[in-house]
Amino acid sequence: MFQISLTFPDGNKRDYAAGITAAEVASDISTSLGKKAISATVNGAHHDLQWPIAADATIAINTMKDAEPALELVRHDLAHIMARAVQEIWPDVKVTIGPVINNGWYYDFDRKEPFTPEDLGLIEKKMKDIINQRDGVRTEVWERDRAIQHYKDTGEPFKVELIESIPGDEPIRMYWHGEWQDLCRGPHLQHTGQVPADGFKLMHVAGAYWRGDSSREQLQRIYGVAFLNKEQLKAHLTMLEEAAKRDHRKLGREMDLFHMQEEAPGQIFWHPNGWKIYTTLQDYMRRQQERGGYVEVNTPQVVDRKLWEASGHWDKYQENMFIVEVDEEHAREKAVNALKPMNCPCHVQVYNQGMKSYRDLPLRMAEFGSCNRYEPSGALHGIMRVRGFTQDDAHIFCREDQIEVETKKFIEFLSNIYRDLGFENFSIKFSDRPEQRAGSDEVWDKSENALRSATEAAGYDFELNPGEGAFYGPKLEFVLTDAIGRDWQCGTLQVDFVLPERLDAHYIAEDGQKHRPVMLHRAVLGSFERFIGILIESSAGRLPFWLAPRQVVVAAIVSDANEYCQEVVAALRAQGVRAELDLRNEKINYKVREHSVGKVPVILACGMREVEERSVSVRRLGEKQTSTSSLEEIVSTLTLEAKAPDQL
RNA sequence: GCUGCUGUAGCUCAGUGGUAGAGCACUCCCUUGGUAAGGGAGAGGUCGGUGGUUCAAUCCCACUCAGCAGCACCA
Repeated sequence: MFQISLTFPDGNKRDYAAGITAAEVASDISTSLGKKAISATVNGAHHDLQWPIAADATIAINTMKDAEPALELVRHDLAHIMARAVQEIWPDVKVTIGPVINNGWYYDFDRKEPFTPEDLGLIEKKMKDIINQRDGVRTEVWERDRAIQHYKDTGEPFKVELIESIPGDEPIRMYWHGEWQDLCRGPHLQHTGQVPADGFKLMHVAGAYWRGDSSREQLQRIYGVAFLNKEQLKAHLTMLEEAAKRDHRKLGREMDLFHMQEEAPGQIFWHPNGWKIYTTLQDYMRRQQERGGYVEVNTPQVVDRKLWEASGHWDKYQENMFIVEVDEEHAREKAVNALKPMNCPCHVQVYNQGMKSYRDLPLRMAEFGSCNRYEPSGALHGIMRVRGFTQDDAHIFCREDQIEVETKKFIEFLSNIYRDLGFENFSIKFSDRPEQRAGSDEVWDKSENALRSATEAAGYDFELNPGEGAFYGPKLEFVLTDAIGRDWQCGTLQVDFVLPERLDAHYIAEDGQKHRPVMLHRAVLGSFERFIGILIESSAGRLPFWLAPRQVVVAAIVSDANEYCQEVVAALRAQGVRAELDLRNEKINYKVREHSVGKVPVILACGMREVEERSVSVRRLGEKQTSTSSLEEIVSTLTLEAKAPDQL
C-alpha cells in the first residue's frame, strides 16, 4: 500500500495509506474533530469526508466554525432534506434539482397540485424530524446505465434527463440521506443532524421552468433560507423587513411621488413631488451632457413601420412594440405605426440629414427619449420595470479608430455622474459576441478589443459575460449596488456596426469617399424611472437635499407666528429653495411627525421666540436635536445645499 | 407570457349568502400647543370588472382585468 503525505493548514505533515478518507484523517487527529468535522478542503477543492485521498495533498478539515464551507454544506443538505421530506409526504412528487443560492437554496418539484403555505409548514416540520434522526449521508459512484435505469424504474424522468446531459467523462454520484437517494455531485455533511434545525425557514413557492426554458414544463420551486444559527436567521429576516420598508412603491405613496393604475399598466402618473425629482435630475443631466460635448435632439413617438422594418426592429423586436393602427377613415393614409421602443433609428434619421464630413465626427447625439415597450405583464415592477419610460440616451457617431477614446471618455463621464449621485462604487460587465450575430469576426475582434482596452485604460476592472452581447455588437453594462446589496443595471455602452449599415449612414472621409460611421449606443442612468426607483430605495426616501422634492417645511408653532413663517418661506423661495408652509391648526409634534414621515429633509419651526429673534428652530431629518439659526444664516446655508453637485 | 397568491373607504386591514366595519388620512368645531400622532363631531364604499347559480351574491361558480412573489424576458 502506498504512503501519501498530507500537509495541514498549519504546515504540519502526516503520512497515511493512500485511499484514506478525509473522515479517517479527521478522526486520526482527534476523536472530537472526527465528530465535529463536516467536510474537507483537499488541494483547494471542497469535498465531503468520504472523499478518498489517493496522492500527496494539502488538506484542511472543516467544522461548523468555517462559515463559508459550513453554509454551503448546510444549504446544500437542506435542499436534499427538503426533497426527501416532500417525497415522504407526497410520494408521487417528481424531484429535479435543488441548488444553493444566496442566503439559502431552492428545489424544483413536479407536482399537479400546488403547494400551499400550509404545505410549507408541513414540509418544514418533516425536515426537522429528518434532521433529528441524524441519518448518515453516504455516497457511491454509479455506472451511467445503472443510474438511468434506476430513475426509469423509480419514475423520475427529470433525473433521467439530467444524467443523460452529464458529460461522459464525469462520474455519476449518488447520495443517500438515510434511505433517501438523490443524484448529486456533493459534497455533503456526515449526517443530517449536523444541520442546525433552527437556522432555516421555507420562504415561498413559485413557478419555475425546467432548465430555465419557457417552452418546457413548469415546475414548483420552493425557496428556503438557511444560516448557521437562529440568530443569523433572525438577522436575515429582519433585513428583509427593512428592505420592504424602503420599497420604492411604498415610499412613492408615502412621499406622494407617483401612482399607477389599471388603465395604464406599466406607466407612471407622476405627482408634483415625484416630477420634481425627475425634472431636477433631468436638468442636471442636460447640463452634464452639454459639458460632455453632446447635442440634444428630440424625435417622434409614433413612427411608420417602414422605418422599423429597415432598422430590423420589426423583425427582431415586434413582440415588444406597441403597434398603432389608425382607422382608415381617420387616417390621412393607411399606415401601420409603432411607438418607438428605442431612439436609435430616429437618431440615424437626424444624422442622415445633410452630408456629414469626417470633421463632424465624433457626433454625440443625445435625447431624453421617451420609449414604449410592451413588456410581458409579469416583468412589470413598480417604476423600475415599466412600459413607458425615458432614457438618457445618446448615440455617438464616430470612426472605428475613435471607439476607444470615446469609450474611455464615456466611462469617465459616467463615473463622475454616479459619484455626484452618491454611488461611489459600480461594477462593469463586458458582454462579448453572442452565437447569433451580425457582422464579421474581424469587426467583432476590433470592437471587442477597443471596448476592452478602453475600459482597462480608464482604470476599471470588468466581469466577463460571455456571449451576452447584442446581436449588433459587444456591450459594457454598468451595475450599481444599492444600500441593501442589490444590483441594478443602469448605464450601458454598445458598439454597433450594423444599424449604420441598415439605415445607410455615411460620412465623407479625407479620401473624398463615403464611409460608414460606427454608432455607440450609450446611457448613464438607463431610464429616469428606474434610476429614480434606485435612488429612492438606496436612500430609503431620504434623498440628498438638492434632489428632495420638498426641501423645507416652515411650520408655525403658534398662529401668531404665521406671518413670520410666510416671510421665511418667501426668503427661501427667492433663493430657489423648495420651501412649503405649514400653518395648520395642529401641534408642532404632529407637524414634525408628519413631515418626518414624508421625508422632508429640513423642518423650520417658528414660535414667538423665533419671531422676536428673527430666527428659526432647525430640525434635520433623522436627527433628534434641533438647533437655532438666524434667518439670514439658514437662508444662505440652505441656498448652498440646494445646489446640484455640478453647481457648487 | 407562465405558476401560485391577492383585490372591501385615500392608506393599512377586519367581516358576512339577507346591499358593510376599524384605525389612520379628510372636513368642521374646541384647543395656541415648543420638536415623531391633543380632544370631539361629520362625511366617505354599485366590496376590481362581466356573466352565471340563487327568492337574494361583496361572499359560491366561470371568465376577465390589475397587483404581488418567482420563473422567462429586460433599461
